[in-house]
Amino acid sequence: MTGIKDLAQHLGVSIGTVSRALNNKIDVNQETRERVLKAAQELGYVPNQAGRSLRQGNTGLIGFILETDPEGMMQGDLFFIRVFDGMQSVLSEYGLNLMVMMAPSSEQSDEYLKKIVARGLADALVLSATRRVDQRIDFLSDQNVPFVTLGRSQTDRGQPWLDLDFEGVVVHAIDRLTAQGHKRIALVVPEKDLNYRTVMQTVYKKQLEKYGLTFDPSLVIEINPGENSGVALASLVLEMENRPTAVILSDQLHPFGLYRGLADRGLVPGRDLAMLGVSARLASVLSPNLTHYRFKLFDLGQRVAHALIHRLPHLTQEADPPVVRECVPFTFVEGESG
Amino acid sequence: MTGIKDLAQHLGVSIGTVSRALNNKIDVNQETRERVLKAAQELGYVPNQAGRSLRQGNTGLIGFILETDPEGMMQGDLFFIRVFDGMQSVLSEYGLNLMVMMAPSSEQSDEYLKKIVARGLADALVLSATRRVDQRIDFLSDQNVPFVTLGRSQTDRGQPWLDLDFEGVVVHAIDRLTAQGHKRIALVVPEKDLNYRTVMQTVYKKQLEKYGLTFDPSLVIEINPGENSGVALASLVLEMENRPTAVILSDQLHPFGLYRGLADRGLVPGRDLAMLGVSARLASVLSPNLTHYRFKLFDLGQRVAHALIHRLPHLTQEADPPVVRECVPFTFVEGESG
DNA sequence: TTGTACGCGTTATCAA
DNA sequence: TTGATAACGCGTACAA
Repeated sequence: MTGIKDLAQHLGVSIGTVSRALNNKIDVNQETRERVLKAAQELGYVPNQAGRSLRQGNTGLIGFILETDPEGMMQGDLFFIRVFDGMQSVLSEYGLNLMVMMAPSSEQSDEYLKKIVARGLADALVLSATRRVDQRIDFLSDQNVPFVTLGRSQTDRGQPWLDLDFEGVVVHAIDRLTAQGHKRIALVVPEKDLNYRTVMQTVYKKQLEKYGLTFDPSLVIEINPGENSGVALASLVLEMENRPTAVILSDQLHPFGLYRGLADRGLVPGRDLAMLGVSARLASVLSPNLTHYRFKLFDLGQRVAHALIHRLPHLTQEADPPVVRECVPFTFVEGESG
Repeated sequence: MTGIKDLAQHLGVSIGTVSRALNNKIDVNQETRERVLKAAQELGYVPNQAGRSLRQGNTGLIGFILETDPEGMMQGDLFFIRVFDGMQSVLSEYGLNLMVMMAPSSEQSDEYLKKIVARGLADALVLSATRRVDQRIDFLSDQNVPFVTLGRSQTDRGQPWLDLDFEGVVVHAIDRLTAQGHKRIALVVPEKDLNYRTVMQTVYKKQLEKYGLTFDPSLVIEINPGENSGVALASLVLEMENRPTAVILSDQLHPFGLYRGLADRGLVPGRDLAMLGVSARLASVLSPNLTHYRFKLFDLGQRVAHALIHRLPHLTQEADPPVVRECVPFTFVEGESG
């Protein structure tokens, strides 16, 4: 592992000169710069991150805190990797690297976050799975750590966020379903107190009112994410005393389970139960086609990255960097399921 | 952000004492140790990683190099997150953290790897998507970076690896299919020159011989991973002049696409085309049930982590640490698809 | 048992 | 334009 010292010795110049040459400082002779760059290339020199971090106080790493579900039912399996890809595509332009950290399910996730921050591992963080009231946001604000959340929260510390347009989804879904004559429309949300659950519930109620439909609490179904829950959902819905004729699903994997559950009973999505899905990757393999709302995840990742860049003053010479707060729009994909 | 200096000042002792107390050195007064630990807790002191790394030459981070497919068709969407979870569960016991790095699709992945290594970000690495001949293995060996590969390779530098028992799968699959009377059995493998492609092909040929079946190259189908390829697979297979009666699939998402493709033609998996899948999460939602080979991914992750720990001499006082090289076994899940 | 001082690799400041 | 040197936070050898 060649260090800057080796490089300097090899060239017969001082380490200061080498450092300046490599970091594009102005006050260095053109010829020496070229010699240094060439030698660095040849010897495969790459600056040690620890030394660099220690000196300049930043690491060039962006941490994404990924929380896994204790039961291993990651709602995000099909979601996050594409987002990561989008993020990295932007971060690369700024010489930054995305570092995904697995918040160990055993440890209290807030504790984990504290350690990551205090160790000074990352220059900025991305939080996901935002709760309605989210202590992590308070913590990061207090610590002055630049961060962006993927998902909104009622905990508002002026932080930038990006989110999916859940309101738009519910509005569109209920417009559509009522137009088709549905009067009993169920909404399926996660058990966990994630912020989008509240968002969807709120809009759901409002939309029902708009159409003069009475709100029935039993039609808001709280259930874990994952395909197996989707299967369970079938019995749950079909065995209700006054069962819904349509279901709005928020988890990506629920449609798969529900299709299966219906199939086992000889029922057909769309004909026997209307069904709308959200952000369902793999949706194209369902038959009959799933009517659903699609989000561009790669694009979302890119936006998250940009929002983050605005929070890193040493990278942008922006006088007054904007606080990005956006819901990314959906594409409605018409299918036969509802 | 409280540093060791603040802590020392706060307690009225020297930083040396604080450091010793925190790092469980023997030569420190019991009472002082307790005072230090208590104060550290209260002030929320966590050692800065850069300083620590620089001093002791390790970071406490394990890097997992995740390569995304240029087309965004991650074969691993459903695969890796569970593996990560398993890894972190073990690493936590050793005070290590998993750090997943996204190899940018734009950059040559070998270049990316070089940077990660030279920057000294991680104490050890995990490579995935091993190629039949894999330069990355040579590189890491030359650099003396501890690493484990997830997947075998013909590039053998004595590195530890873990892999899925693809041989076992193919052997079992062909035993089963021939017993059912199938004579034309197709094998679907990735286009990319991943090592397991070769493994499967080799065993496939051998197994055909065993049953006196002639090897037909057109029955080894090379196609990208992803659900859409699965759909394409339907036409591909069905329009062959002498079409197979059974298919062995290696990609997790292919079954979904193929089910769809068959459904569109009014065909039923198992009845019109026998079909065996590998490591298919979400398989439980397919109807008719998919016959497939299941792997315990969390468990796999744990094994990878242990294999890695053996490579970190400063953690284990093992005189002669074993080089782990294991294929993890599958569970056969009988379904109706073949 | 504790304090002092050095060095890890790098960048920044200042003097030459 | 360049070289010498301090400083970043930490752990440890050595002196007290």
